[in-house]
Amino acid sequence: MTVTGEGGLSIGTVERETGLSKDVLRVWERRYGFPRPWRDSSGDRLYPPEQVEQLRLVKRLVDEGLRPGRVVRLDPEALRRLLAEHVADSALDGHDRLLRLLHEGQPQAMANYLQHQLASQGLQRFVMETLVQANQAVGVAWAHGQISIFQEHLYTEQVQNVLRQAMGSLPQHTEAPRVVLTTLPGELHSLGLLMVQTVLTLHGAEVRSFGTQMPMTEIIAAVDRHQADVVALSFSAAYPAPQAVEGLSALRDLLPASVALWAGGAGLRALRSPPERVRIIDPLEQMVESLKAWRSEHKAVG
Amino acid sequence: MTVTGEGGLSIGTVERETGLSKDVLRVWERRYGFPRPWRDSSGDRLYPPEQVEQLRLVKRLVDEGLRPGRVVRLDPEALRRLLAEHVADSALDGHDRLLRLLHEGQPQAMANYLQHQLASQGLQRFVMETLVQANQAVGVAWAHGQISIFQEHLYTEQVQNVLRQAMGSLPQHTEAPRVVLTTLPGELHSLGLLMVQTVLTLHGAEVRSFGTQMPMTEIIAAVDRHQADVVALSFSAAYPAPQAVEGLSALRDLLPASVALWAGGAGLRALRSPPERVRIIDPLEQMVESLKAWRSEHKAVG
DNA sequence: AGACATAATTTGTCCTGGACAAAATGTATG
DNA sequence: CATACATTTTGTCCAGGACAAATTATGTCT
Repeated sequence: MTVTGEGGLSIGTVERETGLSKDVLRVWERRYGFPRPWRDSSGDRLYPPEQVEQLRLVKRLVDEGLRPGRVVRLDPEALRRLLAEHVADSALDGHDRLLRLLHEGQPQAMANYLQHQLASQGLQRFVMETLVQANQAVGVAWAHGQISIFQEHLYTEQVQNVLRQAMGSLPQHTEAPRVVLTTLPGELHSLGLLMVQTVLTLHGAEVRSFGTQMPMTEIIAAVDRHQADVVALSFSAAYPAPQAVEGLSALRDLLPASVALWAGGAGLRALRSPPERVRIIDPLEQMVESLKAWRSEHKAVG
Repeated sequence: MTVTGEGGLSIGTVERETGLSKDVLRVWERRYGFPRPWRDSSGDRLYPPEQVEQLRLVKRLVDEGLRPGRVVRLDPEALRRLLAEHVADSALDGHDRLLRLLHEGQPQAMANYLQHQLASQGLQRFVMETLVQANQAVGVAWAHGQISIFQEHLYTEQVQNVLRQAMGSLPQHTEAPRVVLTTLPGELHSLGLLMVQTVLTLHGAEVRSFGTQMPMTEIIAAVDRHQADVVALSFSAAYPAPQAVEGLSALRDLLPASVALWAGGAGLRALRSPPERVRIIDPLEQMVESLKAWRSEHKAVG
């Protein structure tokens, strides 16, 4: 079975560690000559940790939009140089404090900082402006290689704590519409979800959040059981756009016509042709408009 | 690329939806004759939704310990019957209330119920007893087919809210040891993590939680950066035991000898031979003992 | 009979090398 | 300068074989 022995990682482990599928790992090796894993006694690939690290760099660049053929063969140094160049430098100003705390690894101080921002700005502005910008700043810093994955994880945890705590002390409206909120399988970024939940709850909608990674049939079942009016899905930048389109149109076909389908997040930004009868909500502000629109459309009926 | 068209799902989509790898899907088809997907115009498999649903049932049974060869060919009815029989009925008593609320789909009522339990029992007992039992009850109900995935998701969300909120109002000790808390890639169950975090924080340890799915090299980096004394990993029942062993020993090799490695969770229960120099913490209560043991071992030095 | 070593079976993962369609890029034409 | 068409790039999928770890069955010895 899967073995990760003697200083090398099996292809399955590398798939989990890097997020690159086995097929991609093999086809890159075949086409570009990298990665170039060792083989164990029975011919199975064994990836040395350095190559796994390098694969992570390549993945960053590919996620940034560069083409694999151009970057796979490069050495780590060149990769890092590219990474530093090829990323928008904007918008990490004003978050020096946050990034410094992140870099120093002070979760408690970060939580305090976030709490302070929240208190001084109010929940709405905190989510719509501060967090949106902070997320971007963290993303950019990560693309620059200034912070690593574990620091991003730490950031996510702190924000999650702050948001969930803030939502706990929100008045419990139960106005229409009732929104089922989740992500499709493969999408495990939960921050966007929480931010949407906060905004919707602030505006009196009845949100039922199911966390990340709901199989489509389960979404259908949940909509039915909860008598939902709207399904809202979140897609992070890491989610492949074609997969998102595919998922959305499949879901649209399965959902009752009376149920609205909203989709948002950075993963849909570079979308050429959004599926029919799916509302794309790109800046978070549009969420409020969509809510208003839905309500005025359903006023006569309700 | 991946296509999920005309009422059938591509093999990649089914992999994401069911958690069964492409290899497993193909080899089951070859060996047992099920699933039996259609083919699209270019020969690619197209799985009808019913078969995907049936695959989910099979997966439940396999996760329960039954052998694939015995259950893959069975029809849905037989599968459900098996599911009802072959699962320990214990321990869903005392949580009728919770399960009923879950079944009725009343997240707010669930949150209230949990909050009430928490208030009347205190955080420690709430986590160690109520939540442990409730988790089990939910798991069993799920295995029985009494609740579906989306309801389990809903439960997780509510518990998460309650716990994160409760932890926010905890005194902020900074005693040793400093514990890095996370899961390996592939393990995305976050409840166990939160419960451990709560217990450790309650006992004055300095927890740095990184959420789920940290690549191993990132764990190493985090330990180094945070000057951690202990790495604690959580494994849910869904995590393949061999993979856990593999991950633990690989990590043990990469970690400095001075850093302790603790592992717990249902995923390690059926473990034949735990790796060397890894502390297995099975009932959550042992966490407290481990903490005490660590402290007395390091008293002289500190 | 029961413990234990050994053989047979089951099962998940990995292999190669080919194929194809969607996306991205380049090129010609209005 | 935009739009239609050709070309390249790239991710995913296929077949069918192989193997080792895990599990179960079988035989042997005490």
